Amino acid sequence: MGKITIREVSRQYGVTQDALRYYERIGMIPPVSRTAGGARDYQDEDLAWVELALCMRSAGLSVEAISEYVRLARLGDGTIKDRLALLQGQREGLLERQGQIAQALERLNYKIARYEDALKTGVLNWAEEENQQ
Amino acid sequence: MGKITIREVSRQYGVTQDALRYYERIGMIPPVSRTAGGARDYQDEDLAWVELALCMRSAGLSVEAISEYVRLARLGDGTIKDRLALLQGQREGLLERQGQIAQALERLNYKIARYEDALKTGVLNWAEEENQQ
DNA sequence: ACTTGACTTGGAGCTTACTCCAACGATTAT
DNA sequence: ATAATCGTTGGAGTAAGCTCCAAGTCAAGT
Repeated sequence: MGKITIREVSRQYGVTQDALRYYERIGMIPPVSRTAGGARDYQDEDLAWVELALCMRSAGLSVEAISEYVRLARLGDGTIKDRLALLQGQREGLLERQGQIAQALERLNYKIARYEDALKTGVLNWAEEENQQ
Repeated sequence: MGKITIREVSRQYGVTQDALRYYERIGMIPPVSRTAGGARDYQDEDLAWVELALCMRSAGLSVEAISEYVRLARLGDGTIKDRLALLQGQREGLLERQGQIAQALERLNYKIARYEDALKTGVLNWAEEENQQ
């Protein structure tokens, strides 16, 4: 039978086994299915939770926020409003984050262009602290 | 005379005085100008560094990366190539980050729309683990 | 039966980025 | 002059998010 071990999940998603166990322990993903012997055997549903958690984590959501969402989801339909509020709050955070990254990228691009020019022409025609805007 | 204290900088940029001192101590900003008595008195140049550091930090650059850039900048023109490489590397990181956030936002928006619909219609017509894509 | 290898838990340890003192020095207000 | 206020440093403490063990269990191969 096609048992999906923690090793395979770790390899496939590029996350350590320790991290996967940690995520489960703190509730960032719900309890994973087990074999008779007690070893984790990830089902599609478990993998979906792992994927969701990793996606949100990589975007910068806190472990706490994701855990809270999972906790609410496991409580059932009565928590829809709470979940919606949580997700909206997290979206706000991501949008803000997005703006901050865009700003930093603008600045980085400006500096990079300057440095590239300096290397090409061999001329440094600006002061170090020159930060546009 | 218009002395700019750490208190004012803290207030203006929304960062604690402790953090400002910390940033200076570890070299994320160069040493700040001082009064005769030894108190910090931020000049325009100092403020430009503070602003740059905060912008980059808020986008997620590590304290170490910013410190390294500042260290190189203080070493003078011989470090242009290194600085360019550093900035390009950091830009790569930010672009990746941007993509991850975009992905998470897509997913969040999808879920949010579903929840809003469920609240409006009073009908839950999807499974919890339904994660599109 | 026994070694090998992958898995388990619980808990300690580590890294990053601050944050919070304590003890002291300098400026300002009375 | 002296108290209050604001600043200083050095170092310890904290929170988040893993990461790394140790000690044990389980399943497969010889």
